[in-house]
Amino acid sequence: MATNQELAELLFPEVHGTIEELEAKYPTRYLPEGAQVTRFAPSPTGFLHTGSLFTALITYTIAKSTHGVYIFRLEDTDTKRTVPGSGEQLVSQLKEFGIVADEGYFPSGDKGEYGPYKQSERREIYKTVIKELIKRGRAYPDFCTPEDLEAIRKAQEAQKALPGYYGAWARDRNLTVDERIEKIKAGTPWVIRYRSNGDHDKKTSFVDAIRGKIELQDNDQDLVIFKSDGLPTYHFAHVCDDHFMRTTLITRGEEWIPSTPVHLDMFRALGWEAPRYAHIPSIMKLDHGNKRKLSKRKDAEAAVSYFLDEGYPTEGLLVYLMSIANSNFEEWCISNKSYDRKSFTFSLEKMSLDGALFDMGKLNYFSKEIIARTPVKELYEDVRAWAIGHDQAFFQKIDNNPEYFQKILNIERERPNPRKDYAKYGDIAPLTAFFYYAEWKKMLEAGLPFNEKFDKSLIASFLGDLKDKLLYGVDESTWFNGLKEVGAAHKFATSNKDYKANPESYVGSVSDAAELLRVALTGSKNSPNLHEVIEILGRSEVSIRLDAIAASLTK
RNA sequence: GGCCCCAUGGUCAAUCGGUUAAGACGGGACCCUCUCAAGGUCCAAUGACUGGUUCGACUCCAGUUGGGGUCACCA
Repeated sequence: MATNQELAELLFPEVHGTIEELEAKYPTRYLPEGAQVTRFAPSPTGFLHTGSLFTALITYTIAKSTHGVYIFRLEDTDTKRTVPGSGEQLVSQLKEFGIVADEGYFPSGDKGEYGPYKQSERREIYKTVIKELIKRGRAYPDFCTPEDLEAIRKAQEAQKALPGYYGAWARDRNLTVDERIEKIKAGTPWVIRYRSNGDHDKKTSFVDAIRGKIELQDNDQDLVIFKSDGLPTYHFAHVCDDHFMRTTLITRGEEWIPSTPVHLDMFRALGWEAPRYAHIPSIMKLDHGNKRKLSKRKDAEAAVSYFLDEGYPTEGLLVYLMSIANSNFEEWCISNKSYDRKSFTFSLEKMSLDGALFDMGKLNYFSKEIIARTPVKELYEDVRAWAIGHDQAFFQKIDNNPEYFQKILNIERERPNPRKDYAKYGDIAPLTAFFYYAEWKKMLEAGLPFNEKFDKSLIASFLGDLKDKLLYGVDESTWFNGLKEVGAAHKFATSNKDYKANPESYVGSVSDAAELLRVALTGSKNSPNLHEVIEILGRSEVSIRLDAIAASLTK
C-alpha cells in the first residue's frame, strides 16, 4: 500500500524545500513592543476602490503609529479577473495619498526581505506547504469535475442538506492513496483540497480587534486550496503569506468574517499561531431607501479616481475617511485646530461597527477646510499639477502668469477665518474666470446683470466717474470711503441706514452702488471682497473694463 | 433558507446602569456686512419593537423586526 509520502512526491516531484527552511528564511521580526505588522493586499482587478482606500488608510495608520511595518501585497491568484497594469495603478494611486509601503510589491521591483510580494511569484512557497500537508494527510487531491460538483449540490438541495464539500458529501475525501495514485497516473485532472477535521456542530470563536468576541460555526468544509491552474485560493494564500510575512494584524473587509473559521482551522492544522483580525465595516450608499456597499459599477464615488479627477485634495478625502474610522477624530481636529492626522492617536476599538453612508456633503466640508488652510504656494502647486492632467485651458491660463493666479488664490486667505469657497480644484476655474479679460469680455457680450432699476445713463456716468476716482494702494476702509463719495455725487446714500430712512432722497444705497461696480468688474452680483479684486486687477485693467462698458452702454 | 454581523437625529456619532441624551455635517432663524464665502449667536431633530434583569436601562440579557454580509477551482 502506497503512503501519503509517495502521493506527495507524485503530485509535486519538483518541490524539495521544507517548511522548516521557510521558517528559517522568513524569521520572526525584531520589532519594538506593540509594533504591528499590517498589510494591504488587494487584487489587481481594476482601479482603487474608495472602500479599499479606507482599509488601506487604516492599515497604514496602525503600522505607522505603532512603529511597525506596513506591507503591500498583490493578490493576483485569480488570473481570469486580473487586469493588466492595475497592480502598478494601485501602487501609484495609493502613493498619491501618501500611502507608501515599507515593504512589498512595487512596479520597479519588490522591496523587503519577506517577499516575493506578488502571490503568483510565491508558487514555490505554497507548493512546499501543500506538499507537507499532503504528507501529513491534511490535504488531498480531488478529482471532481465541475459537473460532479454540480451534481453534489443538486443532491444536497433535494435532501435539504447544507451545501458544500464536507463529510459524507466530500466524494474524494476518503479515497485510498492507491486509488488517488491510480487516477493521477491515468491523467485525471485534480485540485488539492484541505482536509478539515472541524465539527459543524461546534463553535469557533475569536476576538476581533474591532468587534470583540465573535462566535461562528466550526469549519468542516474541505475547501480547495490549490487550483488546477497551479495557484492557491485566497484562504490558503492568506494563511501562508501572513504566516511567513509575520503579519500580526489582519485588516480586511467585514465580508471576510464568515470565512475566518476556515483560516483559523488552517492555522491550527499547520501548528501556526494565528494573527489578530480586524474586520473593517464597508462604506455604504443609500439606494432607493436601502443601504448597500458602494459599487464601482453604480457609483462614481466608489472609484478613488473620481475624487482625483474632480480635484479633491487627497488630504481632504483622507481626513474625511479618518473621521468615519474614528469619530472622535473630528473633535480632536477642532480642539487641536489642526487636521494633522499623523499626530492623532487612531484606535481600532473606537471604530464604529456598522458601515457608514458615504457623505459627499461632509467630504466637501473637510475639503474646504483643508484647501483654506493650505499655504498659497503649496495650493498653487497642487492646483497646477491637477490642471495639467484635467483642464488644459485652465492650466494655460494660470501658467501664463503664476503670480497673478496666486494673488487670486490668496484672496481673503491669510486671515484667522479664511474664505472657504473651493471644495475641489475643479471649483476654482469657474469662480475665478472673471479675472481674465477674455472671459470677462464674454460676460460683457452676454450682457452684464446690472440692477434694472438703474438706467443706462446713470450707470454709465457713475462708472465713468469711478474710473478716474477709484483709489488704489490704500487700505480697505479708505478705499470704500472713496467709493461712497463718488456714489454720493450720484445720489447714492452713503449708508444703508440713511437710505432706509429716506429712500425718496436717493437713487439707491451704497449696496446698490457697490453692486454696480461689482457687476461691472466681475460679471456677477456675487464675488469675493471688491477691494481685493480691484487691487489684483489693477488700475489699468479696471479702466479698460470700465471703458468697454461705457462703450457698450452708449451704443 | 442556514450561519454571522449590525441597530441613538437626514448623515457621522458621544455616553462604557443614574446626563436637561454631547459634538460635527446638513437644515432653519438672527447678527455681522458693499454681495458672496466665511465668522458669531440661537433653534429644530435621535435611543426600532416587546419582554426581562435592576431601586434605576439608550446602556445588560432574550426574542421580534429591519438592514448588511456570507455560503465558488473570486478575492
